[in-house]
Amino acid sequence: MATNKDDVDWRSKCPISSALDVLGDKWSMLIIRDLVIHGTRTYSDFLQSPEGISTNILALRLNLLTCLKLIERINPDASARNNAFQLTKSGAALRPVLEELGRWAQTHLKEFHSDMVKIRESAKATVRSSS
Amino acid sequence: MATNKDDVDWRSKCPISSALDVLGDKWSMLIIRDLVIHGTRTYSDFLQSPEGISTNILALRLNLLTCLKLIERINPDASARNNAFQLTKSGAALRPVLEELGRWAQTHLKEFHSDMVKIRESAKATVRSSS
DNA sequence: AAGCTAACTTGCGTTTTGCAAGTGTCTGTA
DNA sequence: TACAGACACTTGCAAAACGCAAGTTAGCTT
Repeated sequence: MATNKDDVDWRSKCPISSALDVLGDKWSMLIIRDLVIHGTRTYSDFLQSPEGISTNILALRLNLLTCLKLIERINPDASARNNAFQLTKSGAALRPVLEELGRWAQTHLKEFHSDMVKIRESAKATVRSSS
Repeated sequence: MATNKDDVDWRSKCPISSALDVLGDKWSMLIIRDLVIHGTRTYSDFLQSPEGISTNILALRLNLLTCLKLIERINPDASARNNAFQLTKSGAALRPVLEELGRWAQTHLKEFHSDMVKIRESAKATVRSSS
């Protein structure tokens, strides 16, 4: 997998293929998902997601997604410590893709993964008052 | 990667994660894309797509997608030879995901992949009269 | 200044991918 | 009905990606 924007291997001129050249792995979309759901997330926050990404892969993906301007640090001038990530406009524009994916999974993957959970349509990307 | 439905490693109960457990690799979505665009496709057709999937990976993915009932043979009773694949209803339901992905790539990946091609909205999934 | 902790990095074994070559079977042609 | 060629895979091996565990570094905190 590429580690910065210049190393991305664009397999063709097709937009769908190009999207997958960047996001077509097991983790990148889940990082975006976490940010769509929570708004901001620190390095350790990502590690605590139930899927269990490993630390080295997380670092690589955060770096690539940052290079591609899909995510960014909340405070670009501060140190990494407690400097959470958030979506850029480009990254936030992936929300419809995730919504379609989630909707699809709920109706078409039930048969194979019975204890999949239901998600209310359009979980809010901001702080919620109660769980 | 899993080779049949019982080997899929469901990382969590999240629908988005579950969708990616099945489709979150570099090739599965491109197989779906080819079928969304062309309607039907043989094994050799898939091999001729510009991205260049290799034969062993193609066979594995076709098998898994078939197990998951996203694709199927046109003629289930005939031999494999010239027995093309088509989308099931579940597979066809992925079209909105691909449309969103393509749309997103066109507007947000231009900067990094300048010769990406424009695709007319909603390419028809049936035979076209001319190239 | 000492310790704690968040954010990485490194090393190494395992898994997945990619390329090339091979196998088996159908199918048209003689 | 034998043969050639095409099509649909399968196999073997090298290269890349991933996953785990154990560092390392640099800000707080006291």
